[in-house]
Amino acid sequence: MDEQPEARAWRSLVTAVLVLEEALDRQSQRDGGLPHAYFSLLVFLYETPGHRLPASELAARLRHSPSRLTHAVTSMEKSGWLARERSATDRRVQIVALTEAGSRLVRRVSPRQATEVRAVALSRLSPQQVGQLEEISTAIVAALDERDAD
Amino acid sequence: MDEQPEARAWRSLVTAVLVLEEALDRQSQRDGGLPHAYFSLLVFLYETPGHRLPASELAARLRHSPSRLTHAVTSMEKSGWLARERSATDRRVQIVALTEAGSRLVRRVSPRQATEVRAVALSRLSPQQVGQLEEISTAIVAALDERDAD
DNA sequence: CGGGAATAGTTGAGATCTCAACTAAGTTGG
DNA sequence: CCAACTTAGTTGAGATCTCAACTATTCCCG
Repeated sequence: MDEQPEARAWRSLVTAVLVLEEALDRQSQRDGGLPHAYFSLLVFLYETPGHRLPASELAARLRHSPSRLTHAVTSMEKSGWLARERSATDRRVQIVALTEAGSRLVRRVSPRQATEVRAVALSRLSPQQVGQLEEISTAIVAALDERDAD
Repeated sequence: MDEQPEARAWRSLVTAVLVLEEALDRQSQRDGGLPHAYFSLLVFLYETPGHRLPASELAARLRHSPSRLTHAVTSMEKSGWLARERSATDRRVQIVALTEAGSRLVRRVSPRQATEVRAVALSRLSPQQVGQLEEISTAIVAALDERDAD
């Protein structure tokens, strides 16, 4: 039995992950009618100069598999929020571009999105803890990324 | 926009959540042939006296919706890892019980499960940060739980 | 140059998850 | 005592995600 600090921290973290995912999805679903992962994709494009990116770069930035990205893009293309453009220089490449409707969705939803779940989730943390959280999250991602590189 | 500490912490956290979920699922899938959420359910029953619990209590403890629990139980019943028993005192209640095969799976996988992803994910954290992580995670869950209570 | 390797993305099947609608069983106030 | 309400769980449809197999294009080296 290891009820060490690590085990306790681990349990809390896994629970927090679960609860957070759920809260994010619910809010995104309610505000915009799409899952959080999809909305994040739109926001990412929105913040990109030109509102467009090659699919593979988008996938890498969002840490999505190629397949996952294809399915997501296909779905959101049907919804009219983004469009595919074939690259002129490399015909393998699909450029994923935000449409005007997609931009409108981001502008409409983002202000609430940015504040609501986040504000609640972080509401009980001191400014110090917010700083700690960033460092810890970054370290976790770095550690797991490094392992994947094997 | 606000590139405040909160926004940065939030981004890191969301990324960490994504990466963690993926790592957990991959390991669980590889070691036991089932998703992390399913494996957690088996572990939870394994740690419960009698290796059985009413479905609604299981759902509450794991923070799963009734529907999600039903689907999970149905799937794992087919795999032979757990079984349903109808309660004698309240015929609405389904008792979910770990089978011998389920116990064996937990015993076989759990030692690696407990250490591998966890060890990697936490490897870059100082003992202090591990403590901070637990406090922060707990605070986040509490904050979101309280909101849900509305 | 040419053919194999790498890269980019797609596809379809199967699994899980959510949501809403539903059945069944127990509880309770008038 | 019984109709309305609550609680427990199921069901099926639809959406997303994973995984493996596949096509198309480009790169690279002998």
